[in-house]
Amino acid sequence: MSLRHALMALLDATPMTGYTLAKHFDQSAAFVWHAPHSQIYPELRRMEADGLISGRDELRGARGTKRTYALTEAGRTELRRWVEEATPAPPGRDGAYLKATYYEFGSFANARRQFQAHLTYHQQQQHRWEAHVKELQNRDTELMRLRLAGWPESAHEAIVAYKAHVYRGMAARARTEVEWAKSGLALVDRLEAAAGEDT
Amino acid sequence: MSLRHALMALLDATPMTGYTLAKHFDQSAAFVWHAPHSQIYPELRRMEADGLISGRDELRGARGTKRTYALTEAGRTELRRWVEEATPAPPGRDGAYLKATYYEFGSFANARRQFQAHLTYHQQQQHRWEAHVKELQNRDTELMRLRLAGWPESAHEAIVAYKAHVYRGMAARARTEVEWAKSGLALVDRLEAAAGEDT
DNA sequence: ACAGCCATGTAAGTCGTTACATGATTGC
DNA sequence: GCAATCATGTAACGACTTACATGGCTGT
Repeated sequence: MSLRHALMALLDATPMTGYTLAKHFDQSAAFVWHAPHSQIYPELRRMEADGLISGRDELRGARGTKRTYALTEAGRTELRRWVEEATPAPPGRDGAYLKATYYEFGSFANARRQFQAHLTYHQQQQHRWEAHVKELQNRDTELMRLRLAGWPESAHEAIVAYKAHVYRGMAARARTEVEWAKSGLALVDRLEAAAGEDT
Repeated sequence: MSLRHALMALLDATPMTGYTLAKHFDQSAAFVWHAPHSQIYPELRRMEADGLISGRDELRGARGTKRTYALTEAGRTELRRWVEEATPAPPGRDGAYLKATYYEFGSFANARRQFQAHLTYHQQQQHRWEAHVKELQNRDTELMRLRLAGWPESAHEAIVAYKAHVYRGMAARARTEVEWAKSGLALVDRLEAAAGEDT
């Protein structure tokens, strides 16, 4: 049940609507967790029922309203408990690697295409995460500014450092995937050359 | 729906029972996909209904029976189709990284404990994958021997090479996590030293 | 006899995806 | 007026987890 904690962690920075929360891990670049709004709205209602957050209806223009949620003390306590808790390792499940295991079922051209797509995707991700690390270090995002405002000056360095470290990790992961795809392409070249010799 | 394809890929090596299939990605070391038997048995029945595999009841001792499944021609065709298909990138969802983003909610000791657990786990994984790469390259697993038996000599190199490449990738990933955890520990040291200076 | 492995199942519940649906606000 | 964005929801389905359950076989 990490969706709750991801939501609470965002709400710790500042109160927000479900829509805004959804943007943070849906369309937006900067999050290690993803969830669609169809999962978020019901979860927010359950969290409010559990007392972890509290919602307030606010006006939007003339007729419209929106519900803004804020983290409660119980929510803050739960966040602290969760951070101290052991983190279970997720079971391995990777479609790209699973498929790569069996590239012999397809052509060399296919293996090349797949590795190339993997390469392109993760190269893009790498740049995205690297850019985000810089933004964080410059305290250059709205969310970071709001978050820091709630803490004493002396805590700021650690708050920034942990987040930067996570996204540096994401970039390192992406780099590893890029390298894997590159040596995959080299492998296909070697295999195809070897297959050609017998002909 | 990758579970199907993982099962079919294993059954391409040799016919097997649900129990044996479950061992391959449950308890056993060597698989990039995981599934419990409670998911496997119903899926096998559905796959048989769809004509991708065919099951045969066999005797076990006096009273017992077991059902052995074999890949059908339709299954082989579907495997080829799947390998050629584009591979969607999974949405990011990582509990360890999510939590690390918010280590400021806990103590330095906790951050250290978390990073240390991450380090230990992935170091172990790394060795596991590296050992598996060697086994594969020596064609030293039962499954690999069975798999190769179904293909002409000329195809053997590629079959081994793709699998070794995948598990080298798994090892590289684990190495990346180990490095991340190590620099995380160094980060905690620096942050704690900096916090100590103000006291 | 007993332990450990082989073998197969069900059922409840949670989590996540995809699609369908609606309406207000803001800026051009 | 229209498009883009803000805002919130439902519903069906599929994937996965966890727990409960049963019984035969093999070796000591």
